[in-house]
Amino acid sequence: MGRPRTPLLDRERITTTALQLVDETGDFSVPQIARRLGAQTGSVYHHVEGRDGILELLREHVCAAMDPATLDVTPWDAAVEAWARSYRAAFAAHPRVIPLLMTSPVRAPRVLEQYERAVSVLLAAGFAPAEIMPMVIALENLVLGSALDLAAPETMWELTDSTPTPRLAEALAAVGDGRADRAFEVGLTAFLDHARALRAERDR
Amino acid sequence: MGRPRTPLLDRERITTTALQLVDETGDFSVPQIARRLGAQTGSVYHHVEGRDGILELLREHVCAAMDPATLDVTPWDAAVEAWARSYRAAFAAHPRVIPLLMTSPVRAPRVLEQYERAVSVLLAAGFAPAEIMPMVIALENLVLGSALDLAAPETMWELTDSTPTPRLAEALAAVGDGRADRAFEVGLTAFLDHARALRAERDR
DNA sequence: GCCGAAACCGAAAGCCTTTAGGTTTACGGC
DNA sequence: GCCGTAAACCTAAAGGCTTTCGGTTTCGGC
Repeated sequence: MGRPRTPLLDRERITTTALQLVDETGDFSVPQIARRLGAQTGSVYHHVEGRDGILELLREHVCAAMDPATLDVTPWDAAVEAWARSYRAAFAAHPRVIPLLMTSPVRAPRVLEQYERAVSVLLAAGFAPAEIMPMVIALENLVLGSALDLAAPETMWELTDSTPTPRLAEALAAVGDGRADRAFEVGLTAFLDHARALRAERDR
Repeated sequence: MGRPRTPLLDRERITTTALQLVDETGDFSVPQIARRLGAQTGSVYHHVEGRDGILELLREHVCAAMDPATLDVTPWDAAVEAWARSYRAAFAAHPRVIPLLMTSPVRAPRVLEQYERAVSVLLAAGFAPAEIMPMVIALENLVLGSALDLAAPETMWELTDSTPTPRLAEALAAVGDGRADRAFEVGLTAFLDHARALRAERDR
């Protein structure tokens, strides 16, 4: 006991272990992390601000995979599209963290920065300040919602014999795998078309 | 002790108490429900299939507020719009249940029925079976995502001085309250326009 | 060489979910 | 009216979780 000669824990190891657990089981707990790293539960609290602190570390870690350069693309609609795809790809790699993050406020500086730049792009494109947040939020719902679908198994709708749903079953069978991806494409295309139309209307 | 002269618990009382707790605190626990109803924790398990059973009861209860008649409206796009609004209104009344339900499969017959009918409407409208689920999922993401925003407090983005985000702050200030509602309108309009365009393209 | 800070252990409080067995009440058949 | 069975509740307990606190050992700067 006492201080070990080589440290067992640090923020990075805690983060990656938590992410492993979430990828595997859809959740994590502090004791689980400690066991995987060969330490006691309490020791983790010396490196991290409680369970919520680990959540915020997870957000930063996942969002680090986003490509900030996407927002430099021109014109503005290409930038928004590239950003949305980059955003989704980052969370698609770890879809099961989404439910854990969706209810807690975003504090991670790197993420806030990206939102700042996304707002800037839309402002520069000529949208009114008051219509920008609804657009950003709609886009975020689209990205996170469809990334979340990747985590949902085949059986998101548990069809039972007691309530026959033949057409739902047919539609599910017809789309097969990749339904989450197609839902994203549908939503993204719809969003971009709508945004471009709004923008064009403003010029008239 | 022993069986009480008038029952303390039943599925309905358990459901409404759980919903109260979720509305107030964003979560519920079995002991909390039992305390509010003047019973012991274990007794709840005689009426309900564990915590997950209560979750499914909550889904049914909330979805019961949806208006099934919306899907009888003609034409198809008006039906889809009315359904989406009814769907959102039901969850907007209890937005904090959404995170609890989003990861568990839908078993509630009444909900499955509505999906069955929504699929039927889109089939009758002439969409190809393979493109229907992506549309339904995109719509569902839109509805639940924007209803979830209602539960998120003002401070969904926790702006700090350490990472300045003036334009994000400006955009947030410009939109004020009701940003979730506007995001829903943006997304819904975009979705409907896109769906109508898809449909028209098919006729050409 | 010393001393404070860092890193871990051990233990504990207080919450949660779920199960199991015991006790009292209600009800239907005779 | 009587009796057995099922329903509804209680008590108790196992096992997990989050978080805090004090103790012990090691490291690094002076």
